[in-house]
Amino acid sequence: MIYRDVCSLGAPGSRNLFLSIVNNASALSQLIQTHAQIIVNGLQYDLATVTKLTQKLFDFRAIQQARHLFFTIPSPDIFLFNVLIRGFSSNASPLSSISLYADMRRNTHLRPDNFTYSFALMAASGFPDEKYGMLLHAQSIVDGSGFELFVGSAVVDLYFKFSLVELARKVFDRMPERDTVLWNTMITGLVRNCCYGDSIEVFRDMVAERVQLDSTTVATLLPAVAEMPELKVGMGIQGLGLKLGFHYDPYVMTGLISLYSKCGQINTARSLFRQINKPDLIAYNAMISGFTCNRETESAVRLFREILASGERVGSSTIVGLIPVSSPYGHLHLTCSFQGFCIKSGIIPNPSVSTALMTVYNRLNEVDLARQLFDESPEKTLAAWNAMISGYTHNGLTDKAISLFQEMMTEFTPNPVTITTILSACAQLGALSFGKWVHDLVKSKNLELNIYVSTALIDMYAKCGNILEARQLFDSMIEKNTVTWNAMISGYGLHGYGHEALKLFHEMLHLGFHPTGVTFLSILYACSHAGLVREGDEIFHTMVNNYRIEPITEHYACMVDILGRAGKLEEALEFIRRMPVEPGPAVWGTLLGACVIHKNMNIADMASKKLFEMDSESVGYYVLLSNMYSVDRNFPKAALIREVVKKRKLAKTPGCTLIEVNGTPHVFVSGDRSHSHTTAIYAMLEKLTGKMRELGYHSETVTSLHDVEEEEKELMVNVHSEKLAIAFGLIATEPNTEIRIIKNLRVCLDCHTATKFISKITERVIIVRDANRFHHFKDGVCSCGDYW
DNA sequence: TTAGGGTTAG
Repeated sequence: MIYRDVCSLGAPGSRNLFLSIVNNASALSQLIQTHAQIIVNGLQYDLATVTKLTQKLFDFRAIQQARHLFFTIPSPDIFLFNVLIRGFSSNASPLSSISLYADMRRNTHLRPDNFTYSFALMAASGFPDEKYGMLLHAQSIVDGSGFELFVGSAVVDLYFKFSLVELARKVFDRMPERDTVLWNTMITGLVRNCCYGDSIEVFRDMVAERVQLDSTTVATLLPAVAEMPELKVGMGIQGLGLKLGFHYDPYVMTGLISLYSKCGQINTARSLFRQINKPDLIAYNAMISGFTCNRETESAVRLFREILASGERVGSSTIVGLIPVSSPYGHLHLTCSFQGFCIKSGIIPNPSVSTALMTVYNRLNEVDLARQLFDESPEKTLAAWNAMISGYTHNGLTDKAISLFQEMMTEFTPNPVTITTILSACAQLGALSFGKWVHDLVKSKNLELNIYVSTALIDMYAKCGNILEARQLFDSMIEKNTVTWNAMISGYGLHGYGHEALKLFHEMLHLGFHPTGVTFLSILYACSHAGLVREGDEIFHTMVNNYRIEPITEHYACMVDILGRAGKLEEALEFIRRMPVEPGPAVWGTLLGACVIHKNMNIADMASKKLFEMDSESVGYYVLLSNMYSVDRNFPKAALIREVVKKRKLAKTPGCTLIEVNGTPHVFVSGDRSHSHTTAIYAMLEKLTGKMRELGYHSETVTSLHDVEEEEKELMVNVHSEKLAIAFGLIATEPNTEIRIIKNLRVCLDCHTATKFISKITERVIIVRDANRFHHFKDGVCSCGDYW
């Protein structure tokens, strides 16, 4: 009785006192002391005091103390429950949070309110799947709070966290009332799920409905805008931000710096950075990364030194944003010194940093250095594996890329980046079975099929010979970008389907896609392989005059190829003379190739002279020339060229051909006798040669040439690898099926002629991918029109 | 609000 009196008398005054002490507590120890005094003053069951105390305990991450305190309260109210549910959830204990919520529903008569639901929903997003979240959403609707602003926002946020974009949108659309936070949640969710276009549309709706914008709205949208090609949108948002006075918000400023940097407007970014009074580390990071991606090496390094000099500790983000400045050739020393800095300052075990360094090493063709870093990384993230696999792929080490991929599969499920990279390796290698296996993997595991993956699939199918499958995939894609179109156009070019390529090119322009230098290269290449001289010429002029794209060496070489192949050698020469830049080995080499086809010794002489002057490393040109002189019976000159090759220590790439039978690859080299079916293969070849001769085939070998060195003669007498592969294909596959082979060099004249005969005799379609393009042999005719 | 791994040509 006396006790109760003390409580009721003293409570109001001392409660306010304690509330204010708890509120202002700056250390956990102080809080615990105050708790003791609360007990002494008999306020230990006072819900208002206890609730505040619990909340504060969570602020200090004293989760166990908070839990204990809660269990001393005989009948907690909904406020106290809410504080606990939120406290657990924001301290990475979503399970405690949800079980407390469940406990409350089961064992008390308390009614969850808006707060309960929004906190519990926040906790539910920490679970591995959306099960609990959906349950809570359903309960909140039954309870009648599902359409309240706070609850609705939490539900929308939850669905976005599980990438259930459509569900989130449905909830958003059905909300009777929407405030700034709800709109922001919607926009943020869309941006986080990479639906950039949609996020901007929602933003436009928000403006149209005259909803109050805040700096979060603007800051959230900026990264979305950075992903969009049209900067205009960004300008609009910045304008809006300025008008509303948000440009002083550090989030907005940093976002703008990043945006302008990504759009190549580095000077605007720089001036925004200068306007910041005291930039924080994050603003510095954004600016450094901006300089880096705009190749302003010196500015980036200078700013980095500025941070170091100021005594600020640089973070991994800083260095990750800086590392790519060292990727241009000749900057290897810079990469190494960054690595040294990271080791010294203890940043290096950070996986992002290692991955960034690996990427640069790979770009500089220093695959071994990258691999060393990879092997030494204590924590190998999926990104690190991807970086290494992509490094191998870009450096042509496709077999290593594939075996590393297989090793990775034992630890990780591949993501879209992995799939894209490995498909690129398959395309390079011509590994159709493996490529199909990867495609099946995507389908069976329901892996995300984004624009990169789809484009890589198109490229893989096209390069592995299945152009129809490539086109089907292309047609089924809802969202395409320029790269997608480029891949399909170049696929057609590779197969010699010039008209299809042109049709696609015009369709692409009609739909409003902006062609790039690569687009023009692909279409010119397609024209050259289909003998479309007039079309090629027109396109080249369109590129220069209408699209103002400055041609690079490859464009010029393509034009020389178009003219040269068509026998317009004088015109090709004239074109070279009029080139505004110095023609390189690629241009002269292309002209030489055309001379060989059309047997023009004069121009060939001239082109080869130029090639020799340039000291080209490409042995192919020399082989071309030597063969041409041999055919022309100019043996001294042929010998001279072989001498040069020897002197310059240029190694010929040995030719080899791959054929897949039932998913197993078989590789043949010239004169190969190592295959288990050798006897049958040679017997088949002999039988075929007999039939071919009856039909008028005579080999174009150089066996009769007396001025050829013994070693080389043997190589010439030997059966080329593609013939062996075809013979094996005929033995090992069912009649009437297609035979697909891949050769690493250009197919020679003799093999080309022979394959035409074989396709007629055996009534088989034979598809040959050589170093340049595809040849579809059918009924004695080749799709290249003997023009390759 | 900043940062790491991906597709097309040659």
